[in-house]
Amino acid sequence: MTKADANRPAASKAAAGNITWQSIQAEALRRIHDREWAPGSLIPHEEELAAEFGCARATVNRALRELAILGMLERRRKAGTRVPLNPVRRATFQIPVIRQDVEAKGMDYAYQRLTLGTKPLPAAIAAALSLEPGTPCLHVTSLHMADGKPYCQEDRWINPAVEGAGVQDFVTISPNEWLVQNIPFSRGGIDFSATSASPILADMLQCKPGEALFVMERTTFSGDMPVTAVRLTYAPGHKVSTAI
Amino acid sequence: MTKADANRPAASKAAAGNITWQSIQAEALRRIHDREWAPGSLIPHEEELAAEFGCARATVNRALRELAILGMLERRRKAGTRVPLNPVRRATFQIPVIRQDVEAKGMDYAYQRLTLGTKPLPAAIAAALSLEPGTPCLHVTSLHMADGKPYCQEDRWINPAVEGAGVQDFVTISPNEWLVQNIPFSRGGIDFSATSASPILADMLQCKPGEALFVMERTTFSGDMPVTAVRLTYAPGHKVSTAI
DNA sequence: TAGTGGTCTAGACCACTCA
DNA sequence: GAGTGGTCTAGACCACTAT
Repeated sequence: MTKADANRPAASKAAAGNITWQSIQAEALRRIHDREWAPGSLIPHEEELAAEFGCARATVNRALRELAILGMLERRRKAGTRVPLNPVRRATFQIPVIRQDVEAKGMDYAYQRLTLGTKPLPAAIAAALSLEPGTPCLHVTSLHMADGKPYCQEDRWINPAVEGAGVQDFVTISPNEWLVQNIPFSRGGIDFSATSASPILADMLQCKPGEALFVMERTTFSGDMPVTAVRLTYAPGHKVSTAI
Repeated sequence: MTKADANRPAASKAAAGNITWQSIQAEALRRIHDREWAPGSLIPHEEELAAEFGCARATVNRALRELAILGMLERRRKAGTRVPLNPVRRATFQIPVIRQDVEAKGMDYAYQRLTLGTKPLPAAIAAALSLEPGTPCLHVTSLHMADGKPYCQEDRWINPAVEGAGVQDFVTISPNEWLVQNIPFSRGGIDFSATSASPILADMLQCKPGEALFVMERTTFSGDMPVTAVRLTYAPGHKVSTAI
């Protein structure tokens, strides 16, 4: 009976009385929902809960730790675990390669490079990348198409120090995809915003000038090295969805 | 030597040779970055890594499990752990109460209810909430202000079955805040998009008609019960930021 | 200073899946 | 059928912080 029943159905079958960290998490969520654990109040210690559920403290710990990461609990040593009064929920969303994004929607993907050149880096982008303004950088603009219609316009600056970038012409492979495959697993920031279509953008995205467009801007670093800054401007109607 | 050295500096001091799951994770990330573990290739088993790092398998497991959640590794039983070729990265962002959002930016928050009434639910929103179209629902519109200027307009439908919602006039507390405090920890979906300012919105947000505005739409459920659908339209220039 | 969460270990069993 | 990840246990030490 000591150690004979690990690895229960694990959230697949909601079977009888098996104790998994998922089941403890679910029960904790229920108590929070039902206000058995009221907002602002402390909940029992891990040890207490472990005794109640008849499991090891580590199992309780894992269940509650994940809830804390999601913002549904606040944990502090010595202070205990509390249900926050004003929970700051966290949601996650996926950042796919554009081609996969399009194909996942069941549409045909196509890509078209527009311009390629080396230009001095504009100040705003230099700041975001921690590079000197005016540094010569690769500048690529391109268009991603879905079912033959414009899907999103890509305006990208690439640090020329990025290995292999200088010899790419980005005609057959988009900088988006090339970078993901060659400089993967980078860190950076993402901003979402809205912008009005300039005449030039409107022409590229086949929409009306002034129309509201969804914009995603990313800066990317590989370790400490700035890699790229990109601005993706989507055709009208684009949405980014996530679940919480 | 058996069990004498748990709980190392734990990512605070990057001390000498202590083994923590963070240090293993960092080393794994380095190997991925430096392509010692190449995209598409298998990495060593947990047991092997545990032997290499001189720690328990569980410690390796925790380090790699988190990387898998972040999309930097793909793990499958029997198949092993692989560096994905086309990583689908995941980012998380926070969803604060609007008041906190404003105050976090160092601005003064104010709130103003605009309209309150009970109306039949429009079809689009009914569908999102899994309610019958035409169901009488609370409809509240309000305006959130930052430093005296419009920050975001809130257009919200509330399921009348939500306890206590019917007796609220939402004059002193915004539905946003009231719901967070009274129906916390709910599930739902979030959409980000862009829209052009209608004349009415432009008037409320003190911007030009047609200007591009950032929109966040959320649907919220508490357990199985639909709670609310809200559309937040932000004044021009709003950004949602996150790090990856 | 004492209480609480954070983490590690060593061992074990199981679920999943590839071959 | 066999190999790999997923999880649980029981015990332990430590870091952090409220008091």
